[in-house]
Amino acid sequence: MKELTKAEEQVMQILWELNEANVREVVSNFPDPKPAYTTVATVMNALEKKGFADKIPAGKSHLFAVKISKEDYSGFKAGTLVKNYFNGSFSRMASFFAKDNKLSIQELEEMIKIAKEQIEKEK
Amino acid sequence: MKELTKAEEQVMQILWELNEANVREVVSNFPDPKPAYTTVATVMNALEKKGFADKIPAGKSHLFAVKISKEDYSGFKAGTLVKNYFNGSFSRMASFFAKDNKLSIQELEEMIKIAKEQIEKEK
DNA sequence: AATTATTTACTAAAAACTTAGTAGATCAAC
DNA sequence: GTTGATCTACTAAGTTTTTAGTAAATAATT
Repeated sequence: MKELTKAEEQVMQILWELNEANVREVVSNFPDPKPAYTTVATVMNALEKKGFADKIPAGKSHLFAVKISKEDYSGFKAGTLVKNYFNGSFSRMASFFAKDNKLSIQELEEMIKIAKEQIEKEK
Repeated sequence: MKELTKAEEQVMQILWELNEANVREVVSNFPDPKPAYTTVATVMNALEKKGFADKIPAGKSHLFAVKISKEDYSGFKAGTLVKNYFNGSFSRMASFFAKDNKLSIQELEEMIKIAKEQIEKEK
């Protein structure tokens, strides 16, 4: 999977929200100050070329449809992070987050629940 | 905290290993094909300017010493990832990792232990 | 002391990324 | 059917990042 650049990532975050959209819709979902229409169009064409979106003719314009889900890209990014910064160990990252009260009791309990469920499943 | 570029990150990974090193040492720790000495020197100067390393005169050359630890930068990166890709919820990321047997039983048990200890501490 | 090797500062070309304009096509409205 | 609005393809300027060379300084070697 290819990496997204900063500009591409911003557009993808919007596209992931909308699932599919044309250039105008993406622009209008940008916070102010909004970039130029053609700027967004250029980025979106790059996204198609990189395989992150499909470009579908729709009437006068084109519809860009998410092709790589946010979940898939999230997994890719998280995997890279764990690999490069936590020795490939997720629990090492968990331990890092747990320290300094970065996680609420609720989050911690949620984590325990998830882990226990998964252990059951793997049995 | 500033972001590291790709090239800067590569150098920092080596510097984090060595804790402190001169340009020559960093170059020799690169996998083949090694970049040119001056290339690495340029990047390392940028790292000093960005505050990731201190540049200390040492005999004929300079020693670059880690100034922002791998742990600090890891936390920064992990925080950004959770914020942008997991709705700010670490347990959401944990759940993602747990799925599809991405984590070993050992990792899962380790996670439970960490979470339980932290809950105790926060009581 | 002269030669060779090492290091740095400075410079710069090449590549990648960002931003947006212009021209031309298409469609809607009058 | 001419005018105005919308959209795309193409182009390109500006910026950042990457890569590395050259010249000068310093140290080591003969």
